[in-house]
Amino acid sequence: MRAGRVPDAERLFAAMPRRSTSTYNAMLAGYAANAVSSSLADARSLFDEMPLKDPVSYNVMISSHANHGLVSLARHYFDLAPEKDAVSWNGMLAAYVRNGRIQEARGLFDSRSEWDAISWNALMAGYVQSGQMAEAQEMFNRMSQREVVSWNIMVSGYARRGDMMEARRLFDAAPVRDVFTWTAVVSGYAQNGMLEEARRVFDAMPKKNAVSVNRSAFACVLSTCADIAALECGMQLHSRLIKAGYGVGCFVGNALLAMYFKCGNVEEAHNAFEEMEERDVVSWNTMIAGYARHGFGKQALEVFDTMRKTSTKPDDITLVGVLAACSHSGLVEKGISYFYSMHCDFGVTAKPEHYTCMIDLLGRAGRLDEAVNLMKDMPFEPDSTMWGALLGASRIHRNSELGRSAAEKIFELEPENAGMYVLLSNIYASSGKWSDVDKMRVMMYERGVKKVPGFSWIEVQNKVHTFSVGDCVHPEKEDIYAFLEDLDIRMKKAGYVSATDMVLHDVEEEEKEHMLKYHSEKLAVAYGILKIPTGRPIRVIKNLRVCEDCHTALKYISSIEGRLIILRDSNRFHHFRDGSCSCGDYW
DNA sequence: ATAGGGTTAG
Repeated sequence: MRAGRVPDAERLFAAMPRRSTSTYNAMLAGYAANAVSSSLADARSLFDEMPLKDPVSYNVMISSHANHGLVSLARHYFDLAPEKDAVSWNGMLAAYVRNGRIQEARGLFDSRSEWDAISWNALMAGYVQSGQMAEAQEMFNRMSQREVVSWNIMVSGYARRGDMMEARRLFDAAPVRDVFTWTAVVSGYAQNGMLEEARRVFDAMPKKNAVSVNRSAFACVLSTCADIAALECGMQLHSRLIKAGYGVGCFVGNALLAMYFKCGNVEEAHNAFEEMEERDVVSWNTMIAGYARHGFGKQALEVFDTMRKTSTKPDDITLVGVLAACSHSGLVEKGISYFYSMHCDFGVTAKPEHYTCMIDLLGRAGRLDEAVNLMKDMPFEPDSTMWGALLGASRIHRNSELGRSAAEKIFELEPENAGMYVLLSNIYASSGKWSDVDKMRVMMYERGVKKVPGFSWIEVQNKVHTFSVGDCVHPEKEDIYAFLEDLDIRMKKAGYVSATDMVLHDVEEEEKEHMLKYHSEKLAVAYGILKIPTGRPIRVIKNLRVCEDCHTALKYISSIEGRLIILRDSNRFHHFRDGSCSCGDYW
């Protein structure tokens, strides 16, 4: 029975003249699948009036209470069960693990010895989720019967904490790989900024793996498409999903929404949301945050208003999205008001993430003093993302003193963060402080920080074209460069002046201009204009933040060529249309 | 009809 169809099932159930234990069990599970916790109470009363209970009846009660965070009640039914099968024991183990109670899970595990592979995997996954990789690895080493799931838990565990060396080593060592093993590695590379490697592995995935067999596999591959912005592949999966006859429920539906947003297709995300049969808090959060990341603050807040009319309660993540939306659309007062009333209105206590949004919001509006004061007064130590928000604001509002102190804090917290050195260099360069720019370069060299090379890519007819700064390897480079030269003349006629101050080096004017012209995002966009039919948007992905000069240039290009250009950089989305950008020139 | 991998934000 599908969740949300409880009333229908209830009517059928009531009309039945005779009910077997399995019928009762099905009805119990139906109640349990419902997100509303009052139906758990219905499940409990039905359980009490059942004439004959079998192990499944108890197991359903254990897992459904565990899924709603009611661990003690899960334990109650576990203790009540007269005979416990493997599912009962594993269900109770999962009840602890899924609610973050890893110590109690371990206690249960150590209390007996007849555990199977599922039990081992559950506990291993619990250790991975709580960041205890050493414990997970220790269990993995001791395991006698490793399954593909066991390998997957370890591969995705290492990938998630950024240890791609170890993740890749295990991936290569695995005797069997399935779609989850492949996607774990691809997502790992993507989320650690190694987009090229991610794409390489994704393309190397055997086709039979890409053809998903169940809902979770669909969700998983869709999320990988999102990570590497493989829109064409994501759309194919969408239609295959429909053909496979799966209704678009929450899990896979949410992955679909996220895929469309992260691939830059806001319209399809909206359509998919409208078509969903069920929506949970994650669905709403994905929509709000998705619109916000694209700079569509108004739409994000509209979704939030609609959400408030439903029975789904906003959570802390919802409010991160709402504050980000206010920030990105300049609704400063509205954001401040949500921030101070969210505890009272929604029971959400301000976490560091919310403060980061507020520092960003105030900083963006040029209220740097207030941002600094908020950071001083908050009940947490500032982290590097907060200083990062302040650094971004300092750059936009050309406050190099504040920028310098923010950057110094970030260097203390994250000495390896190459992006910060570049950002600070840019701030110095824009105020002509070339000796400071040199110092940054020396610092990076001395500390062994490697500048990540910038590159961009674009999908044209299901094929990916990658460009790097001053690219000379693309087979159609002659056409691209000729087009850019011509475009440059037309842009200058329209009033474009290249912002030479954003280049890292102290070089002659002419040379600076030359270097800027060949940034990877410009090359990719130029190629898109040449290859993608008029009327269709040009979607480009960049692994770093877009530079200021390219941002200005793309605004001109969008209006001169009459094209919609959608750029995903490492931070957010930019929609260039008719000479302006959805980010409102703040990023 | 019940147990292990999967979805959102920063």
